[in-house]
Parts: sequence; C-alpha cells; structure tokens
Amino acid sequence: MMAIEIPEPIRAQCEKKGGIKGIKKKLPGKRDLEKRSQVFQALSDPLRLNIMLALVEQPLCVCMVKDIVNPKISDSKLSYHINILKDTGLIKGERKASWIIYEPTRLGKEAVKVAGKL
Amino acid sequence: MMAIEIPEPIRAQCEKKGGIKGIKKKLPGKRDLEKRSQVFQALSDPLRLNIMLALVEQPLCVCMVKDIVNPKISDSKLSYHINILKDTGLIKGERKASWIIYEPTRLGKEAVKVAGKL
DNA sequence: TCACCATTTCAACTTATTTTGAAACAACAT
DNA sequence: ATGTTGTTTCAAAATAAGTTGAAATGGTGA
Repeated sequence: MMAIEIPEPIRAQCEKKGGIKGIKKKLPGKRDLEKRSQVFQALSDPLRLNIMLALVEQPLCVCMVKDIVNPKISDSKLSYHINILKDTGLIKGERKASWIIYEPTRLGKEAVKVAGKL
Repeated sequence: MMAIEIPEPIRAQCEKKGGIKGIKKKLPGKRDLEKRSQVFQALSDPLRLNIMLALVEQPLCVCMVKDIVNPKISDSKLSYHINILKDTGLIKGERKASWIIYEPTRLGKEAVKVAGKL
C-alpha cells in the first residue's frame, strides 16, 4: 500500500480543477467530438487543403481548380475530394451555366484561417 | 468555337489576381501542405481530439488520461493514439518517477485553441 | 435531335489507419 | 531478486480512405 499514487504536484493541480470529474465535465460530448474531428479529417489531405486554399483566394469551377492544383489528376479523383469538402460543409457549389462554381462556406473560411496559424 | 469559356465574372476576378498563375503562386508548396495536413490528420480522430482537450486543461499521466477519456479502452490503443499526437509534435511527455506526464506543446495549444472556433 | 463539355457516380482495386491481444520494458517497492 | 504497476512495442486482423477507369448525368449550342 502506498500513500502517493500519482505525482503529487499533478494530483494537487488536478484536485483544484475538481479532479478527474472536473476535467471530464469540461470536455465535449461524443457528438461534438465527432463533428469537430470530421472537419480536421476533411483538411487532413494535402490535396484537399490545397483546394481549400485556392477557393479562399477565389471561387472557381472544377476545371479551374484542376488547372491550379494539378492538371494531371483525374476528374473523378478531383470530384471525390471536392465532395468530401462539400459534405463536411467547408465549401458549397452553385451551378452557373455549364459550370459549377465552388466557394468556401463561413466554416470553410474559418478553418483555413486557422490552418494558417499552424 | 466559343468566345466565353468560363463564367465572365469569375474570369474577370481571376485575371485581377494574376490568373491561374497568380493564384498558384499564393499556394504553399508540397512540403508545406503535407506538414500542415498532418496536424489536421492528428486531430481527425475524436479520441485524439479529446485527449488533446484534456491535456490542455491539465498535464496528465497516461493512466489519468485513460480514466478521463474512457476507462475501458485498452492501454495499447491509448498508447497508439498518444504516440500519434507525440510524433506530430502536438504533445510531449516527461518521465516523473513511475509515470510519464504528457502535456501539449506550443503547437498543440495553438491547434486546440483553433479547434474551439470550429 | 445530336454531339459536346463539365462534372459526377460506380464498383473494383490499392493503400493507409485502427484495433486487438500478447509480450516486452522500465521504475519502484518488498 | 521478485512482484507490481505504468507504459510501450509488435504483428495480425479488421476497418476506413483513396485511386482508377469506365459509364452516367445534365446543361449547351448547332
């Protein structure tokens, strides 16, 4: 049997915050964690991050995005990634004649702004 | 043959920014994109995000992290995720007697602060 | 109508990430 | 030394994400 089970300074700091329970209470719930980590997930691919950065500069149709990020990638690949950004709510697209113009949502702009700080 | 190949307002805006070339120039290089997206990748898992949030509240040893995020997960699983956060440079660990106390790095704190805005 | 262009969808495939359980390591107490 | 606790490592299995090429959709102009 031991008196001290964890390092004393840590235990003391921890108690001041209401102990394990106190810290637990400050953390988001399951839903919230999933939602937020999904945004990170969407930006966790270099190509998608690049697409976001381009769209923040300027709303663009898919074919221009392609020209900018890499003229050699396949259309289906590009579409796949754009779709992830759209489903996550980071961008939205609007049809203009033959083209679909994508631009960042408010969330998308926030996220990219944030990316610049890392 | 057509005169207009892309929506006029977009083309005009785009020209003002130096066209495709101009936008391209503003985007980060491959290395930079990879580095940044990796940070997002690390935070793209709800468990890891939760661990980060807990550590920002209070530096903790692994066993306390476990108590907080989910007492039922296996040690190896927890270790795997902690390791990803460490390798990405979001947290650092220091041995104190029997325990290893983890705490967020400067980058880790920044990243979490940012997470709160999404 | 037809051919054409931009974009998306689909299913098969490849690759990357996560989970598991057992074993190893490290520090400490007896 | 031995046993105990905290933590990591490893390889195998399970799951998820990304890529590919072909086919489909939907708008446009002849």
